[in-house]
Amino acid sequence: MQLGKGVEWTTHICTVLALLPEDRGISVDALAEFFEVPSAYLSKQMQLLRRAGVVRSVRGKGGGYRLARGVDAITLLDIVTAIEGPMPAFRCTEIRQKGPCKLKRSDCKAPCEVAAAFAEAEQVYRDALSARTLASIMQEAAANATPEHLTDIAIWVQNQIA
Amino acid sequence: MQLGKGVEWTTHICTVLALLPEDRGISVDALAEFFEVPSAYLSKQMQLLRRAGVVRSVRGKGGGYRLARGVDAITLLDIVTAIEGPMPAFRCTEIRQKGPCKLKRSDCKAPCEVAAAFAEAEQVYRDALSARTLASIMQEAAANATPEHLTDIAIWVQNQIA
DNA sequence: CTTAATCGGATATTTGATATCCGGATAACT
DNA sequence: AGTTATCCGGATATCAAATATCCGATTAAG
Repeated sequence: MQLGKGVEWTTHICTVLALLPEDRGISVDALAEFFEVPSAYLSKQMQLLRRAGVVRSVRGKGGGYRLARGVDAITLLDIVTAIEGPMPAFRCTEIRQKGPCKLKRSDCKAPCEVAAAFAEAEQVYRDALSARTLASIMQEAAANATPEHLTDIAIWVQNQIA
Repeated sequence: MQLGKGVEWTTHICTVLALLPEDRGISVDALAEFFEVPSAYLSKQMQLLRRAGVVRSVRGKGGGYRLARGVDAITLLDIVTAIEGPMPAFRCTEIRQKGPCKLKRSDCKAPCEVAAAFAEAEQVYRDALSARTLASIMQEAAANATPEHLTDIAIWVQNQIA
């Protein structure tokens, strides 16, 4: 029951991309350096984000990644689904249709009660994730951070697009 | 982001153990046969349930597993925690302390806002799981099942303790 | 034409989940 | 006392997924 590292990486990265001016991008190498994560692997994660429509990419010299929409319109669920895929955590293998007391397929019109219970809990989890936008997280972070740290990051971002 | 098969197996098994008379147990081999799952591996999962206090075991001939308490006092969270462990799904590696704009340890008294947001969502998930007892699931299952199926299972359980 | 950058496929490495086996302990039954 | 059934724990094997790297193709800027 674990989320991949890509979820942590890309969430933090999105908070950095949010500081970019419109129509500017940052390269994967720069982002990887910013958090000291492996560049080639991060590239894969960013591609997943792109396919999910969370970020956009521009190829060629001067290209890079930027957010596809505003921080108010990007939720943690968007990122988790992009990286981890849409699969539910609980995998129902229909074991009620196995063994000496197995149910017939025809008696399984209703979903397995065990699977349904887990699915409901996961839906609550997803709802909680989709209630947290990038904007809300950045607001919290800005409130907790020192002014020096915020300017450090702003300067770094400016240097990337220079 | 996946739960192990043991979660599905043991949840279903608990609903079977709930049908046992007091002070009677069912062997791992019998339970494995009931759901057509590998006996040796299931044994490991049952040991996890036992260490978590969800079930009790009796060794030796005539021994086996039974629930440690009533179905009202066993939740899905008890089972998931027993099998999957207490670790959170989101793993914070403190990448805010990495790279050219890293934070000093002394500036990290407050938890990382990203990690905190995921932790909150997971808490909501756990709350949902702990709100579902074995009793409630068995009640739903009984309401949906045919009378024949319920008696099939009851007969099988009786045969095990005969 | 060179340089910088993403894209996608192929592949390697590492980790964790899944699964098996066996010797030891324990309890019931004969 | 001995046999059988059963859980317990450690060691180990197998398999799938996460993690990580590399490279050729593509694209765009200078």
